[in-house]
Parts: sequence; structure tokens; C-alpha cells
Amino acid sequence: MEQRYFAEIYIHHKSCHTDKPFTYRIPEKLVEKVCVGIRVIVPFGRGNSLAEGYVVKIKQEAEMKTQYIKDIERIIDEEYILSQELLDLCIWMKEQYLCRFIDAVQCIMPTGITYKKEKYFKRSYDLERIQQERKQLTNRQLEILKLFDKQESLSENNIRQQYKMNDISKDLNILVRKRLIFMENQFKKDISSLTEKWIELSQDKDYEKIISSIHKSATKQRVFLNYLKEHGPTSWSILKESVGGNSSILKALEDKGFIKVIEVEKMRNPYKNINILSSNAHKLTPEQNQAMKEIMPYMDEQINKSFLLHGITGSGKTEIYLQLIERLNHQGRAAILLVPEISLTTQMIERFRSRFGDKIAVLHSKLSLGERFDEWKRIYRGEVQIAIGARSAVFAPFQNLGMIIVDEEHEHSYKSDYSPKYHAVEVAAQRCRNSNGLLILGSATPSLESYSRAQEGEYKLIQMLKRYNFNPLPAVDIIDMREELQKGNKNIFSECLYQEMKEALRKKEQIILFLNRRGYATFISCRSCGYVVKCPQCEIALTYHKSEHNMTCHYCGTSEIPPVICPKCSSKYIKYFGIGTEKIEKITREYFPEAVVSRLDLDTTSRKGSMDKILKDYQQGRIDILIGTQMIAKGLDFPNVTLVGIIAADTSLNLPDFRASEKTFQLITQVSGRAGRGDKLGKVVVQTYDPKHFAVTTATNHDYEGFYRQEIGLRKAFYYPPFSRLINIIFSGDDEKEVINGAQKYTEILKLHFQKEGLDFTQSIYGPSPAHLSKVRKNYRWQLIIKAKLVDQSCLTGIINNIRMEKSVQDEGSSLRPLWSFCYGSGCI
DNA sequence: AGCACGCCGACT
DNA sequence: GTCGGCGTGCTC
Repeated sequence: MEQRYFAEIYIHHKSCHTDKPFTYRIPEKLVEKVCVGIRVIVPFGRGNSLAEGYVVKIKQEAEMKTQYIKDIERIIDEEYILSQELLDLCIWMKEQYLCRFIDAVQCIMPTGITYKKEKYFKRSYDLERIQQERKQLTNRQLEILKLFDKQESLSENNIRQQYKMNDISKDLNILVRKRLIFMENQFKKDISSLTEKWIELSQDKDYEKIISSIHKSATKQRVFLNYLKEHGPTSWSILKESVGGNSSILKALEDKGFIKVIEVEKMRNPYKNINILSSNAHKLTPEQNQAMKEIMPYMDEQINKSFLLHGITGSGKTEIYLQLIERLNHQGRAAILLVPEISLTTQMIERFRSRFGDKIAVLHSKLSLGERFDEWKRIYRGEVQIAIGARSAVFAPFQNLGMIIVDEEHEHSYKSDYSPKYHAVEVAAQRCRNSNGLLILGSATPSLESYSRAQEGEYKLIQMLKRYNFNPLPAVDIIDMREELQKGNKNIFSECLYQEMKEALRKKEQIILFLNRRGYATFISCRSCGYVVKCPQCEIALTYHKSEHNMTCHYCGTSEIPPVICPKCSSKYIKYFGIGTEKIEKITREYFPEAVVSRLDLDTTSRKGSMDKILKDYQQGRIDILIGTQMIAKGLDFPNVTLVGIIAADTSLNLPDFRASEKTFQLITQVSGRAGRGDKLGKVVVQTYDPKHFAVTTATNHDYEGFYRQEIGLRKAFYYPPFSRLINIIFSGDDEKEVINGAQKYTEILKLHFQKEGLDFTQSIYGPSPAHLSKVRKNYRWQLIIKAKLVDQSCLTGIINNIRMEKSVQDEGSSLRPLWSFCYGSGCI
């Protein structure tokens, strides 16, 4: 009997109803080629329109009647593009984060590699028929028909652009039905950004002769040829830059056969201009040695194991990362290093490059499409063994993954804001499980989740509580701002901080001031009626920015000119409340006119490279006082900083978030860590209105254990993570009533499902209620929070998936668009 | 999501 | 009678 093969294929389709494997027959001519992880093109649906698909399984028998099975049309790639490990990861993500298979795939694949389907139209040459039907056509249809005189084949987008008409699909349908034009689907790969035009002279030509033979008026053509003769093959972009000109000149020369135009794959190296000073392995401290000793057996035996490396700032975690990677690479296995935000970790990347040269791929969001694709390819082809990057680098397509290191594992930037809302630390753990790899989580302030896992024995805890250079930790003073107020000090700076700043400036030492809020005033309000100026789209108080004299919404970016009289009661008593970094900057300049003050926040660093400049100036001592938001809390290492002032430690404490204490503790610890990194003793001044709060007191004592013990008790009492998993479902739409209505209906359905499964919903379902940001960009948002017992998790995702399939939910009004999101924090969206 | 099938009203 | 409106349901 002839051997028949079938393939299970996920279709690249946007609907969740088609998000399951479909069985296709592998035609004989493709049997050798089709493998698991390859992309194929298959006919799909009643019209057999072509679609891109991913082969996830190959089998000899099909479970269904074979007459319904269609053949695979052709393959896209010559080889598999997703390894079995990554395919399994996609399936896992689909379940874990309630996304479609292809959403998971798109996390892994670089943009630009997927094919775009486009409708193309060709005209009919049945002149008789055209004459016949002509009379019945509208003017618009006739005009569309006319377009085909110039060009034989046009895409729907082409036609739309040429006529600036939006609703042309109906007209096109009519024309197709009358058989005046024909439609065909074409797949197009967006490769324009991935290749580059290079121009070279054709061989074996006497160029002296050619140049003289060119028409006298065609000066540019001659310039081109001369340039190419002198410089050899040149890329089009360089040629354009150096001699000018346009593509018509190029075309003319190409037509005459004088030059050749070739498309070359661009290979970019975004870091090629950085000079690398090579460095060698440092000698390890006893603590570092101990850490290595704990980890190495698992690496050598290739056993999957997770470690939590609890090391205070300056304890030398990076050196451990470097040496672990070095050893792993020697075993022929690859490592991924995740860092919270790539822009803040240039120091770290430089250190890696100095050790490993260009054997590193760097992945982050600021790379261009093409650059990212190149780095992706280098990893995929095994040209590099190390990938460094932010969140998305966790998907680096290594075939021989051996370790994932997550630096600053507590950072919230490891959670994706977009769908699928994955948590890179979880994904990393999953990948390590599937490839017998090591997961190394490093942090000075581990997340409660990780530390409790370490306590439970799921992770191996490694403590590194001594600084690498044996410097003592900075001394921390807590200043009770209520007392300051009673003493009659209404200033932003407490007496203590002011004196310390004066002293530091006198000693020519540097200062960092931290305030977790940018702008000048945080809200503008009318003192007579209490009106607060809010964003008309988001209902969030607008922040005043003095330098531009406008008010900006920090969520959608809308800005307005501040009112002079109250729009509600017309009084003149408009007042600016709250402080931001901009105001601190102004006040600091007033207090210390002789000091050089600079500010580092989202507003001053929006221009590319401006952050590097500020940091460089600071490093080289051209700035005395640096004022900043969260941005300055992480990773900066300046030896001359001896004083850190935290202006208002409680801003983050009062956030409506069950993680507020944890965030505050982390922030104070991190910012404090900036002081005294050199050989001088550091000092930290923490100003607060709540000096007795345990997050503040434990942080100032550098007492993580103490903080953990108190916080974990609270989490347990209120049943928050890590004792549960929170699922946050957002309903959003522009009609508030419908959103509320839909959210309520959804909740009822959910409760029914809970009952059916015998689950108690009274302590699990909260809401629906207005979301943390209840209105963003004209969209009303309501939320539903589900506290899932850890044991019920898979059951719950099943329920949510089932509800999603239900018609009554999908049909819930046009303006209601349920967004699915997994969330580990309350209202963090 | 698309795409076709099907059922119903307005028209040559 | 038929053309074309959109509602419904399936896709290997």
C-alpha cells in the first residue's frame, strides 16, 4: 500500500475559531520536504483561498474521513523555522496566556518574515462581454476598469491608493461577478527592509569607450559610472548619498547593460562602531565561588534547575553570569541573558562584548526591523551562542539552549503590555524545563513570587550579601516630613537633606535626587470649586509641564494650554498642585545656584542619544546634581555619588495596587544602591509622610528578609499572589453603557460556568468595576478580576476559552470589544 | 476572519 | 421571477 502522510497545521488566521490544528495531506512530491516546524501554504475554507500555516505534527493516519482532507499546496521555507521546543512553547503559551497559536508564533518570529496575503486583480480581454456589460456599470466601476489599461495586474491596495476611495471592495466584487476582472491571491513577503540594492559595473566592458559614448546631456549617468569605476560595487543608499540622483538614472544604465543591480541581504551590526576593549575573567570572591559551585553540577549534568540569586547591588552578579555563560558555551550550549530595559544596560552589554566579542546577538525594541531580523538569523543559524535583550529576547530561537539568566528578575518590564500578555520569567522557566536548561534569576530585591518559591524549595536560593569591593552599604536616614511641617519647614527639602546636599557639593561629590513623578505640577485644580483639569479622553488629571507651558496627559499624550480662569465656575483661583521632577529641578537651581543641575526623565530623554549624553556628562563630573524618575534607579554605576535623596518615598506606597509595598521597597533599595559605589561612604536621605511603614523601615535597614516576612503574611491573608493567580479581563469600547452591560452579562455567564464546574465564585470573581484607567483614548474600560486558586488554574483557562467561543459573548454589541489579558498585578495594564 | 449559502424584500 | 441585501455557520 502506498505510504500516505498527513500533517497537522495551524492556519495563520486572525479568528480564535480557527485556532486549532487542521489535517492536510502531504502530496508525494513534498513528502521529503515537509517536516515539523516548517511553514506551508494550504488551501483553506470554502473558497480554497490560500493561507499560511505551520506544521506542528506529522502522522501516518488521519482521524477523519480522507475525502475531506485537502493537499498542502507548497512549502514556504526549505527548512523548519520553529524547532520542536519552540513549537511546544507556542502550545504552552496558547493555554497559559489565552492567546492564539499564531500570536505565540509571532512573539518568536521576527516581523517581516510572515507572508502577507493580498488580492490581485487582472482584467478580462473578452471585448464583447465588456461592451455588453459596460452600460450597466457605474462611473466608479468604469474608472476602476480603466486603471487596467496601464497596468495588467493591480492589488486592491493599489487601486485604493490611486483612487483615494475606501469602499472599493463592493465595486470590485461586482466587476468580478460580471467577469470583467479576475481575482487571485498572492503572497508577498515584506523583504524590502531586509535586503539592500547594490550596484556594480558589468564585466568585460571598455568603460572609457562607454563613458565617452554616453550622450553629453546625461551627465549624471557619467558621474555614476565614474564613481562605480573608482569605488567598485556600491550600495544604492551610499551611491545616492555621495553623488545624488534617482532611480531613473539607474534604470537607464541598467537597461543599457552597463551596470548590474543586485539585491543583497543586509547584514547590519548595530554595535559595529563601538571599539571593544577585551577583558578577562575576574578572580572570584569566596561568595561568588560558592555560588558557582552550587550551580555548576546542574550545568554539567544538564539537569533542569532554577536558581534565585539574591545578591545585593554591587555583589558581583554580572561576573557570575559571565563565567556561567563561558562554561556553558564551552559545552556547546547557548545562553540567553534578559535585562529589564536595554537602554539602561549599555554598561552590561559593553562588559559582555568585552568578554565575548561579537559572539553576542543583541535584541531589543529600538533595533530597526532589518537589524532585528539579522540578529534573529544569527541566532537561528547558530552563529552566536549568546543572546542579550529585553523581554522579547526570551524567545531567541536557539536550537541548543542551555541557560536563561534573568537579571533584575523582579522588574515589571518582564511582563508584556501587549497581547499575548506573557511574563518573560515564566516563559523562561518553561523553555528551561523543555530543554534541560538552567534558569538563573538574579535580583537584589527578589519578587515575592520568586522568593517564596525559593523558600518552598522550588528554586535553589543563593545569597550574596556582601559587596564586591567590601564597601559598607550606605547609611540611610528617614525623615518624617510631618515633623518638618510642624517645625515650620514647608519646603520640598527637609533640613537634613538640604544640609547634606550643601556638604556634598562642598566636597565636590555628586548627588542624585529621586522623585517618581515627572512634569512640574501633577494636577491643576480650582481652589474655589475643586474642579480638576482632566484629559477629555482618559479622565486622568493632566500634568503641568512648565518648560512648554502646557498640560499633558501621561497616558495618551494629549496636551492642552492651562486655563487662566476655571472652566466650571469662572473663578481666577486656579492653583497648581503636587510636585514633579521639573519643579524639583527649578527649586534645586534656586537653592543651589552654583551647582550644575540636570534632569533625567521621559521628557528630557525622548530624543535619541540625549540620555547617553546626560549620563556621560554626569559620569565625567560635568553635572553635580542629577534629578530623575525611575530611570535613574537602575543600573547606573557612578563612583563619585555619595548622596541620594528620595524626595517622597510614599508616592508609590499609595498606589491602588496590592504590590505597592513591594514596589516601594524595591525602589528605595535600588535608588539607595546608587550611593557609595566608589571608595567613599554613601548616604541616603529618605523623605516620607509614613516613616513607620514596614516597606520604608525594612528598606532603609537593607533588610529584605524582614520585608519578605511581613509582606508574605499580608499576601497570604488577602489571598494575593503568590497564593493565587490574578486574571484581569478588560472590557472596553466607546459606548460606556454597552461596555458595562457586556461586562455584567459576561460576569453572569462566568458565574454559571463556575457553578457548573463546582467552583466557588464568591471569593474568586471581583467586579465588574471601572478599570484602573477607566477611560483611555475615548475608550471606556471596565474590568473583572478573577483570583484563581493555583490548583484551579487550568480549569479556569478552559472556562474562559469556552466562554470566548460562545456566540452570545462574541456578538455582544459592536462597540464592546473584550480584550483578553492575564495580569499578575491589580490594574496593571 | 472570510467566504458561501440561504432566506427575504424590491425591482426589471 | 431574479437580483442582491445581510444573517448564519463552517473552515482539514
